[in-house]
Amino acid sequence: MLSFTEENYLKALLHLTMEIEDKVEAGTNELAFYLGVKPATATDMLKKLKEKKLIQYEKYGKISLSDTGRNKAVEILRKHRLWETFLYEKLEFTWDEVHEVAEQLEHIHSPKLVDKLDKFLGYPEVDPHGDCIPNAKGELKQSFKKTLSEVETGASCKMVAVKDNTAAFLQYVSQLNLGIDTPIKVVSRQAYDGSMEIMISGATINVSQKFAENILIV
Amino acid sequence: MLSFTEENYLKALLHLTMEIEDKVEAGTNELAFYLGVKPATATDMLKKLKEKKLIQYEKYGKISLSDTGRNKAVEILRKHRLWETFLYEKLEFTWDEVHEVAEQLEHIHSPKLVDKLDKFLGYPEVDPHGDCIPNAKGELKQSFKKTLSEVETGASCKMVAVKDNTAAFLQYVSQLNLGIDTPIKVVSRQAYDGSMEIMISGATINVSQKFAENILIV
DNA sequence: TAAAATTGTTAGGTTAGTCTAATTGTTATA
DNA sequence: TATAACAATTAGACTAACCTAACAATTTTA
Repeated sequence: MLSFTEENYLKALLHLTMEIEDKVEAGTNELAFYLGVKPATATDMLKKLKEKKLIQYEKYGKISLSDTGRNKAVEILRKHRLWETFLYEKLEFTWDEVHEVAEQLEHIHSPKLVDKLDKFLGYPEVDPHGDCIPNAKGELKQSFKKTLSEVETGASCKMVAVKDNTAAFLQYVSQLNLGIDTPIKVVSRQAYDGSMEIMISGATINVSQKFAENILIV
Repeated sequence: MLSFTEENYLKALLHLTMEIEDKVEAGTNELAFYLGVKPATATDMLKKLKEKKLIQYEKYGKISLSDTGRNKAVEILRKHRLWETFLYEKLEFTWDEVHEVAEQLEHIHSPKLVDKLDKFLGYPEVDPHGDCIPNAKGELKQSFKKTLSEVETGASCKMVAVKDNTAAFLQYVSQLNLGIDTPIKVVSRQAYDGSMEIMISGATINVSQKFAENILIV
């Protein structure tokens, strides 16, 4: 049985290696920063996770999930996204509120609970943020999405998900009347700082490059 | 913010003091046995809970919950019973499966979650075991329990607690494979000395009246 | 390619929650 | 009421997860 902390390390590794296509490794500092701990702490845990055969790792080397480790991590991701869906669809939580509570709920362990919840929700395929929910077999449709910042000037697209899940970001997104499936047109760009003018349901607004890098589109 | 462990101690104290009418105090050994830890461990935690003003307690004395402590404990009980109801009514769990999962879910902290869950379930008053669910104000209808000796011959019940907390008695109870939530059927009685035959998970055994008077049931 | 910057590890310390063994209070009983 | 039985506490140790400070390895860059 894994501890909450061990689960969080595995989840972090999955996240870090899923972010970019073909990326399968992460570094100690990167992992530590993501989890909000010191690198020394991460090193200790990495030894433990290696001991348990959940990761591949050599001293001073890069880290990657083993098959077992990846399966565990995907299972946690599945729980996280199912709970988010539950909170959003059944309990009237808003978009930006679900993540924090799901961070706690994802650690409840009961295989029956997960399956029954999945059934109760009608076997959803995506969570409220547009991210794919891994199925009961642990299969996760990997969709490497482009970000708004990669869209050509003049082109149109549709928001499908967000990369950043912090409440601050999500609230900003909501404020702009942006949500899953909202059409976006890139009107113009500033070469100076990468900021861009975008059109959302008729209104033109200006957003930073940082913002655009966290909006995933199709 | 209380840790899971601190919450479990408060919940245990509420349980122990709710068991019997007018009982408001518990002992260190009793508490430790209930939680499955050693008395020394309980002593450490009692100091901490006293420091935080969650209990009334003096060295070598009895323990009782402070108002704050009781409120916290009732809130946990509320969450526990609401989750049990959710699992039973919405996710098709059986009555004997809900407890274990609710033990985990009761520690999720999000006031909004509790209120929304309560609303989603239609503000239920009792959980799947027939126990009262405290309302949002923390009001709990007290129901006092009967002893095994009061159960009619032929009837079935479920052990919910013990009245006697001596090691000898508790060891005897364990030996019989009796524990919290164990179903018991009263098969027959001797008018001569009040001893009774009871059935526990298929096996029929004979117990004295004294024994039966110390098993609390529902 | 040597020095500087970065990345990662080790050593030693802290806290929460647990344990065992020894000891001290309290209660019951002979 | 003295003592045996029981209940509770203290002392000292362990593990998991974290920290800081010092050091070692690797990578970058001048």
